[in-house]
Amino acid sequence: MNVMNDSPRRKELTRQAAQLFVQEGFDRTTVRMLAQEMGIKSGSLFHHFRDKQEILAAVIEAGTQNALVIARAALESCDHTPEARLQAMARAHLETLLTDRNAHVVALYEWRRLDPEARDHLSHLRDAYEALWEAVIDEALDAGLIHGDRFLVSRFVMGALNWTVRWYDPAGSRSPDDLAHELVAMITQRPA
Amino acid sequence: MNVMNDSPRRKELTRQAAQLFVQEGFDRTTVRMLAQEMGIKSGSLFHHFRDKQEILAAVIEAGTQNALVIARAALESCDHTPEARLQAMARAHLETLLTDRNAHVVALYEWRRLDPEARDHLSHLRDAYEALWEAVIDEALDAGLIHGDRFLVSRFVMGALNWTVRWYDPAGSRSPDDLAHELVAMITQRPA
DNA sequence: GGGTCAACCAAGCAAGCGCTAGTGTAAATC
DNA sequence: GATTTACACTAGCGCTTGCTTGGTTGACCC
Repeated sequence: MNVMNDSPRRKELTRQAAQLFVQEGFDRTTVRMLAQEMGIKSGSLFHHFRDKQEILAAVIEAGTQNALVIARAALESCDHTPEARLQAMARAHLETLLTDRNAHVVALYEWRRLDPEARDHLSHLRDAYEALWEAVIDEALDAGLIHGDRFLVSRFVMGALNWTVRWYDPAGSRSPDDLAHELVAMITQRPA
Repeated sequence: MNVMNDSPRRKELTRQAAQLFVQEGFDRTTVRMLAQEMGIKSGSLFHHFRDKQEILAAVIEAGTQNALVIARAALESCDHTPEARLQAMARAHLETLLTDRNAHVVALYEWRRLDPEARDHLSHLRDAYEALWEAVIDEALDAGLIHGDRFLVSRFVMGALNWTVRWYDPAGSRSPDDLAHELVAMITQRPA
């Protein structure tokens, strides 16, 4: 069995697993269901992943890595004003949630199903992402663009954004850009 | 077997089930674990609940009913200014999350495990609760206390509040009242 | 003191679970 | 031409799952 490689084959299998995990939840998704979705038999699955847990970890890792890359790119290519950076982060966050929705829903809902080692490894990745947010919020606070407790503001903002996976309809009339605008307007109290 | 009674015994069993569902997740919680926590054998459990699903529904129903009662009481006993009402709702929401934490964590995380009939019934309850929120936010918008899209603002606020179950530590230095203050200040842009 | 009833129990069934063992095979590597 | 590697297969082991069955207990009631 292949342990922790990242072949294209494994990447694709991981993507398919994410979809099933969203539909059914991790615990309800059986290795037989996963295998069928992948077009192989359940035994063959363990050639690519050590066990079921490792599939979950792979799904979450892929999603978080992606979010980091997109957020960093967004911050590098936007204006250096606190407001522009705030908005760029919000839009990047929503775009990731949109394009890579399955992986993020799994990360949000199934985090607790990770075993301790995987959770430890992945929480470092997540911390790196949240650090980006906190830096941007710090700048906005220092510039007087927003006010309040640093810790609380960042939690409130992340909560508002992450909650979007529960109600946001990509096929609806609002773009991620609209949402980012509206959120920044709400907390900076400027017209949308 | 007793179907859908609400004896004190069943209430207590429901409370204990909520705790286990939070600790382990619904799918991982077996009827044998539930029975042990309740101090009975697994067979006896089906005297009180038709099946495992019904226990989940009972947990979520209890939590939502409670939230509704507390929110209505808070709205009735506070000043009638939009700001006071906004703050009363936020504090009530956080207090419910605090005092009845288990039931609400289950409602947030395990909603999708409900079967369609239970989900339909409970979503009416939830809608009633969310309607309270939207009314209060409407008043704040009309009074010019906050600005923006009615739908988006209410989703953002509920997201920020519900997300607190992920990080809020009741034993820490911040009270629900502090959090409510800070949130209202953030969206109305007045000093906390 | 016979009848009722909620509450509980021991035992176990049928189904499904994650995972393993051992094998086949086509392509890549030596 | 021989060996290795990557990927897939079949078959099934050992265990757990939600739930059922058939019966017991003790408090209360007329």
